[in-house]
Amino acid sequence: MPTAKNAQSAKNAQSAKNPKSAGKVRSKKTATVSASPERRRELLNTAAEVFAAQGYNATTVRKIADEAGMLAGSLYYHFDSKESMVDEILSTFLTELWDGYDAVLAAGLGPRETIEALVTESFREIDRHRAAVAIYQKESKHLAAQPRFGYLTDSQQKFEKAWLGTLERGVADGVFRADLDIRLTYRFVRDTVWVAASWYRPAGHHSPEEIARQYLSMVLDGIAVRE
Amino acid sequence: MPTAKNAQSAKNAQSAKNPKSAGKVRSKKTATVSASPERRRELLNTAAEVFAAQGYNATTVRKIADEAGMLAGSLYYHFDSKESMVDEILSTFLTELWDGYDAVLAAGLGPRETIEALVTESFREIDRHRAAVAIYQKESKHLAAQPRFGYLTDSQQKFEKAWLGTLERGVADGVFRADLDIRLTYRFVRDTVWVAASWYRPAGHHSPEEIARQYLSMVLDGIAVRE
DNA sequence: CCTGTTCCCTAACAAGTGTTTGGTAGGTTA
DNA sequence: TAACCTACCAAACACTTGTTAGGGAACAGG
Repeated sequence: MPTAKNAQSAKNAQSAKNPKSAGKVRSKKTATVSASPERRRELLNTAAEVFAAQGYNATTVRKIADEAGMLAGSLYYHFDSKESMVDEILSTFLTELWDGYDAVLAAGLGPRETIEALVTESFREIDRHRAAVAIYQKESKHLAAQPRFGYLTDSQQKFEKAWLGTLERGVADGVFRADLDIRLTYRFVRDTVWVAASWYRPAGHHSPEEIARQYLSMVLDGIAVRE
Repeated sequence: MPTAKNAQSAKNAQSAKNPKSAGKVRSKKTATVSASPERRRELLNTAAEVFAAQGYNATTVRKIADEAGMLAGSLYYHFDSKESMVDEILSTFLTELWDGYDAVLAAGLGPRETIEALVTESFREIDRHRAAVAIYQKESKHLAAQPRFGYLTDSQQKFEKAWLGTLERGVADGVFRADLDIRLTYRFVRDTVWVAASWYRPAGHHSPEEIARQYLSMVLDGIAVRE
């Protein structure tokens, strides 16, 4: 009897699954909803670390439990499946990401300033959600195939619309080069930013803002010396 | 260092393998080496496609066999493990990659021309080994932990030496900017090139050379309009 | 004391995993 | 014809996987 249908309906319309609304409401069956959202977040963090390090499919639920100092079955007191763990990790990350992005996009900046703000915000998110970003990078393609993770595809389209639109606006305004394939430029900028999550370590001697500054300098002005 | 021959002989030499096969004396008549290398390459191609699409761990040996129109056990006439399949895929790719890279590095070009040639060569390799590159991107980090895939680490170090060295030479020669963190620049260039394998499709309307040209234009001169 | 809740453990299950063993149809060679 | 080789199938084996059921220790409030 495969259960785990409940988590799906809750986040269908990207309704943020904030830990504050955990305890109550019609609890009906479900269960697996911890009373302490703190422990839940703690476990999700270790799960995210293992997922990011080993890959989702290569990560066994026993490994996560081991890392958390408990046994495999005990995890199911807090979560109702391995899938729901990665689901919550990714949806939490995307919710926060779009909080930041929407604020930038609503600020009414020019194209170049918007790109700069988006890149900076992206590196801040990488700093805060390194593991989640790494998981997103590696697994979103497979996961998006399942209807449960449809919000990944939605997010990706919204993402493309925001970035590509800003780039097009910049070309129209004459601040970005018009001799480049705009789609290629979009993928170029997008990838250069997000793959950084694969090597970024928060303990490094570069702050997210400093990395963003240098990346923007390279993307906007190039690495060659001007004559 | 990593050659296809290496991968093969290595598996006979250190045939320690997993402690799974308990009890039995491992007479191991070897075999599993097909007489027709054509069929072998054919199967490796379909395996690479599935690995690239689903991820290595998520790919079952039954799925590969299914895609090849045969049963799971039949694959073991050609290969002696799932691991050896991905091994051969990656080592073959890296061998060809370094054939190209070494030729470029031996040409005695200037820093800028070397970078241009390396980027162009990289996109040609992505064109030829799209699946292998995608697998390398996703799985090399986990696989490199196993001693069998030590050549992945070797290759990565050689890679860094070649690219970073060229960039440093360019800074010394005054053709690349000196105000950037050189390691950051290296990761920037490296990542921008190789993540392209995640979206590149050989049927696309851009040739590898054309993509390389535009990428180089962006990396070297930036996407902003000069005033 | 009893009762209930929280959080974990023990122990198992069924499905799926990579892999092995033995067999066999069809072609080639002697 | 008989022996042989290639390339596959059929069926299992040993093990791992995510998941579940039941129980129990610790602690709370009454």
